[in-house]
Amino acid sequence: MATIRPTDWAILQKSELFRDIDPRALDRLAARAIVQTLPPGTVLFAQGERPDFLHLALSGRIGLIGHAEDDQESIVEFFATGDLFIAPAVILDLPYLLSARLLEESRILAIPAEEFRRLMREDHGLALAVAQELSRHWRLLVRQIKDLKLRRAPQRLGAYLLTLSGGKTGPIALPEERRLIAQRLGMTPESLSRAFATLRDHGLDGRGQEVAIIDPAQLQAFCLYDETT
Amino acid sequence: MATIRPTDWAILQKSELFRDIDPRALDRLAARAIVQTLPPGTVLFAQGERPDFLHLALSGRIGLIGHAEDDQESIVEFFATGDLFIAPAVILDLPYLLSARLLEESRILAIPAEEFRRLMREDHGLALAVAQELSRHWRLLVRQIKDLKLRRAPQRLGAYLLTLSGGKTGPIALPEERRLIAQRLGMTPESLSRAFATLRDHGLDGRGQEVAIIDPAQLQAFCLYDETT
DNA sequence: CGGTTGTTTGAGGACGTTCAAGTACTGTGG
DNA sequence: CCACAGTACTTGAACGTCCTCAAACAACCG
Repeated sequence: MATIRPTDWAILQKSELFRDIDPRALDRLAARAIVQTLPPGTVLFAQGERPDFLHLALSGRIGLIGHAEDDQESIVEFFATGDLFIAPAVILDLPYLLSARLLEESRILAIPAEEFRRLMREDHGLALAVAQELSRHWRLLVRQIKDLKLRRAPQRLGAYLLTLSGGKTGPIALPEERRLIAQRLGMTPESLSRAFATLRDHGLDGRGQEVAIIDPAQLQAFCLYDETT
Repeated sequence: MATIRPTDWAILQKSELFRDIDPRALDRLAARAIVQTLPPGTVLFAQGERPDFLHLALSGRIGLIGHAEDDQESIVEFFATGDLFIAPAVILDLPYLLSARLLEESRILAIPAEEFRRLMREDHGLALAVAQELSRHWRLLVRQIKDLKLRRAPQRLGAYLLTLSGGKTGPIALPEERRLIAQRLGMTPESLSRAFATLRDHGLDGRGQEVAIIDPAQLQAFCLYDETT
């Protein structure tokens, strides 16, 4: 448990979510919030639990993980600095459909769930911002579903790299270990490796940590990639 | 183009979205909205287009369809009476990621996009309701992603039928043609047919239009199904 | 009654997984 | 600085799942 630092405030005020909120409301919220720096591997909450807090990443990287009963698991999305995660469970006061695990040491803001719901009811700006934030997340998820249903493994990887790079030529810093990227893309690490190999014939270069897009147009053509795909 | 009928009003006032809205705001909104009864096959909007209207189903059934560039397509979700669809594109004023096509004759309410955005900014109750509606949709999508990544075809079908039935024993009315259900579940009609055949050994009965759950517990065990899975 | 459309069944093949081995990278202690 | 362990990544072979293609069957509708 710790207090909010000036650098934390900067992130909050800059975040999409709290930018238009009434400053006094933000003050009150901050007074009840908890900030913690937590080690990698920490599970913020687990699938099936009731939400006690709304979490927001002030730094670090977090993985949202879905579990099956046979202890298989899969990463649904990565989140990083400034991201708010799994607001829906908190808003609806329903059990989490996903678990959240820190992928590296992260600074986490935790807002009591009931407090957040009350603030949403009282502050119109916050309710609006939440609707917009959820809209963005909705689009992320829809993209992923289309990806899973309409693309094969190498094309999924290519599309993922193209969105990471913003369409530019040049080296790409992979945000995570390949093992985790494979899970996010819905394939095994072995398949990911083979997918990289396949893409070497289609405008991508590199193996290991160093990856670079040589020919974005060729890669886009191969992946059937466009803005709304 | 037509006016809103009393039966339409009943649906609107009962819907999650407009239940808590200021009545005068709803009046103004209704004054600018268009209601149309449209034949099956009608495309309300296509992937990539800019949203001009927010659509709400007053009756009928609608499929949300994702397209790949090689004219493959896949159904992401079905919607029916009372559902609001693809609010995120309207809220963010960004191109649609999906197309909407009527699966049967449907009565559609269309609210001008700019009007809806303005109303959200002015009416706190509406903004709140939208956040909650988006939260519910978010959970639908997350469930589907977990389904696609963690379950094989027969288990996906079983889980789908279990949610349709609410866990009860007895006959189930399939909401759509099998071809469409197959697309929603991310498989071919042939695979769907084989998945039904597989489930006949695991607590499900029937072929063709008549399907019934014989032994929910057995089916749940086979599908690794639970509330948060 | 034939035509059309939707569903089932079969055979073969592509894609991706699993299992197993080999290679490259990273950090630690000698 | 190097040897070494531990981990990540790659590669290969065998297998399983699901798709494709093709045909048979069923249901619906004129």
